Amino acid sequence: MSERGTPKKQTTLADVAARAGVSQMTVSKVMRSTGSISAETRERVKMAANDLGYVPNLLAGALSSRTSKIVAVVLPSINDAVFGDVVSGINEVLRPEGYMTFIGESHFEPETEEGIIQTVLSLQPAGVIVTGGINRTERASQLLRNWRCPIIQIWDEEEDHFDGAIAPSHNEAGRVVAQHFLDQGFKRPAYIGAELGKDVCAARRFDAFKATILEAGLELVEVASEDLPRQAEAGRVQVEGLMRQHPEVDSIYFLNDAMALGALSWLYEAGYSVPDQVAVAGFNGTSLAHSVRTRLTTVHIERLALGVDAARAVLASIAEKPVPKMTPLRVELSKGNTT
Amino acid sequence: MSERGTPKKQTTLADVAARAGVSQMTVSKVMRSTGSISAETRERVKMAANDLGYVPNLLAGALSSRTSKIVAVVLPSINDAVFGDVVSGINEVLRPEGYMTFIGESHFEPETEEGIIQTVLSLQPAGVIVTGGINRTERASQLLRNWRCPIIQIWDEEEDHFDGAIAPSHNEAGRVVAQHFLDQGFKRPAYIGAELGKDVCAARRFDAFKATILEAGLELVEVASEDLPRQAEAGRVQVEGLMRQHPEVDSIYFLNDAMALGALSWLYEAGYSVPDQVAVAGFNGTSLAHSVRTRLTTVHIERLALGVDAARAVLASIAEKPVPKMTPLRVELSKGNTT
DNA sequence: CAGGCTTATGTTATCGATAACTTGGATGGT
DNA sequence: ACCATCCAAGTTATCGATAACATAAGCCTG
Repeated sequence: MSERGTPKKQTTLADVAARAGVSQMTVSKVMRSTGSISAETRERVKMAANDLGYVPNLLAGALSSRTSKIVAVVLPSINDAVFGDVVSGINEVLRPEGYMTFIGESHFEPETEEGIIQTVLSLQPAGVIVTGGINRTERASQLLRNWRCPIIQIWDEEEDHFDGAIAPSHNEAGRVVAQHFLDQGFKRPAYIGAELGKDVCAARRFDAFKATILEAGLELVEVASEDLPRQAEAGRVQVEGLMRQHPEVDSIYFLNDAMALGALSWLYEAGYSVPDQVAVAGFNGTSLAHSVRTRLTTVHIERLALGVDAARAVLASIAEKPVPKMTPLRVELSKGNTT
Repeated sequence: MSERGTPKKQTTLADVAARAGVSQMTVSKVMRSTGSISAETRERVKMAANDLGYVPNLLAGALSSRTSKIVAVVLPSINDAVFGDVVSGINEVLRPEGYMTFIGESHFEPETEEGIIQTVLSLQPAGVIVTGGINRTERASQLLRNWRCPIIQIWDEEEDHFDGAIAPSHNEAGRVVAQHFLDQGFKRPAYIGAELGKDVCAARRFDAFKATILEAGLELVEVASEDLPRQAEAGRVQVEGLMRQHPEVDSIYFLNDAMALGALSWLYEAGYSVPDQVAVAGFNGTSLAHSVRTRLTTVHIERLALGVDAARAVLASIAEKPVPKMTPLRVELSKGNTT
C-alpha cells in the first residue's frame, strides 16, 4: 500500500471533484466553507475528500489567493526560556484563528538574521513578528520596511517600530535592580554580562543600571566578555575572576538568570554566603530559578503576554485595524533569597 | 516611501527580467545558480534583483517544481528543555543545506496533533520529523504513512518507524534508575508522574522502573495524576501527598527533572534531608538542574544528537539513501547529590 | 568545412489552487 | 403572469515560479 520509493501521486482538487461528480470550484468552496453549496453536495464532496485522503495544497492556494495563513516569527533562539514562552503565547492566539507560525532563529547574528528574514518573507507570510535588540543589517531593515504585510516588533522598546511594537522597558529593568541594591544598602555593586555588543537590550539594561548606581555616588565594577555565550558557564567563569580581583564586591547584577545561577553555583562552592557576603540578582525569571532552595532575585517579564499581545497586534494589523505604536509590558522586581 | 496601507505590489521575476533585459527563465536560473549563464549576464541580473529588492516567491517556486525546501517538525511543545535542544540540533543540520524548519506543537493531544499533521503536510514539505510517544489518531497515522515524502520519527523507540526512527531507550532509562536505587540500598522506592495516559514514553520508563523494582522483591508506591501538567508544580503537590501518606518512602523517581525539582523545593522547605532521608532522581537533565547547590540525579539523553541525527536521516532519505530503521541514542545515569 | 557538441538564452506548458464572473433554474412579490 | 432576486453550480484567467524542450551562436575535430 504505502511502498516507499513508489512516489505517490498527489491527490488534487481535480481528483476529489471527479469522484464527487462536481467541478473543482465546488470542491474548493466546500473545503473553505465559502460560497453557497447545497447540503447534499457538501456531504458528497466531503466524503470523496475523505476517501481519497485529500490534503489541500497550501502553496497553490496561497499563491492563487495571494494570502497565506502563515505568520513568520524571527527570534534569537527558540531554545531559550524567554522566547519559548513567547512562542507559546503567539501560538495560543494564532492557532485558533487558523494561522500557522513559522519560526526562524537568528542566534543574535545580523547576517543570519538577514538570511532568515529573506527566507521567511519568501513564504509570503500574512504577518511577521521580529525581535528587536539586534544590530540589524541595513538590507534586512529595508526588506521589512518595504514588505507588504504587517510587521510587528517585539522585545526592543526603542528601535524601529514598523507597524507596532511590544516590549518591556529594559531601562526600567536595569533601574529597578539598581534601586533595589541601593535600598538594601549595598555599597560595592558589580555587573556581569556577556556579548553586550550583540544584545542591544541587555546593554540597555546595563546602562540604566550603571547610571542609577553612579548617580547615587557609588562606583561600579563591570565584567562582560564579548566571547562567552550568555549562559550559566559564563556566569561561573566571570564571577570567579570578579571575586578574585574585587573581593570587596557585595552585590552583583547579571545579564540574565542563567548566568546568575551559574555564578551562584560557584559562589556556594567557594564558600560564599549569599546574600550576606554577596547578593545576586538576574533578569527574566524562569520557573526553575524558583524551584529549589535558591530563589533568585530577578526581574520578571510577562513573557507569555508578550507573545499574546504580539500575535493580537498581527491579527489586528491584518484586519487593517489600528495598532498602538508601542505596547509596554510590565517589569517587576521579584525578590528572592539571594539579595 | 513605505506608506502602510498602500499595498505594495510584489516584485516578481518578470520585473527583474525586464530591468536586466533578459528573460524570466534566465533570472530564475541565476537566482538558483543552475544552468549555464555568462558571468556578465549573471552580474547584471543580480544587480537588477538587488536594486528592486527582489525576494523570490517560495510558494510559486515550490508549486512549480513540486519540491519545497521545508522540513516539518511536529513536537509536543517547543517550550520545553528536551525539544528545544532537539530543534537546535535539527536546525544546525538543515539550515546549511538550505532547508527551513517548520514547527508544529501538538501539546500531547492526539486531535491537535492530527490537525497539525494535516497542516504541515499541506505545506508540501520535503520531509517530516514527527515525535512518537503520543496516542496518534488513526487518520494521522494514515496520512503520514501514505504521504509522498520521507517521514522520520523521533523519541519513541517502539511504534511505527515510518522511514526511520531515532530514539533513546525509555525502557533502559527506567531500568537504570531502578538499578541505581537498588545499588544504593533503598528499600522503599516511589514513583511520581503525571499524565501517563498521554505520554506513552514516560509510561514506558515507569513500567521498566517498576518491573525492575518488583523483580528485586521490593514494593513500589506510585502517584500519578492524569490532570496535573508534567511540571514543577505537579512535583511539589504530589510529593507532599506522598510523604504524608507514606512517610517510610526513602527514594523517589520522577517523570522528569522539572517535577523532581519542584518536589525538591517542597522537601527542603518541609525540612527533609536529601538524600539521607529521601533520595530523588529525575529524567533528562537540563543545564539548570546542575547549576546551583542541588545537582539532581537524572538520566541524560543526547538531545542535540537526537535532532542532528533526525535531520541527517531526513536528508539521507530525501536523497534516496538508505536510513536505518532504528537509531538508538545513549542513555546515561548522571549521579548528582540527591541520591 | 560538415556534422556534432557546447554554451548561453528563450519559449511553452504546467503546478494546484482561487477570484471574479457567468449560467440556468427555482422562488417570490405584486 | 412577469421581472427581480437568489441559489447552486460551473468557466476562465491568473498567481509566480520551474521543467523540459527549443534555438542560435561559437568551436572543435577529423
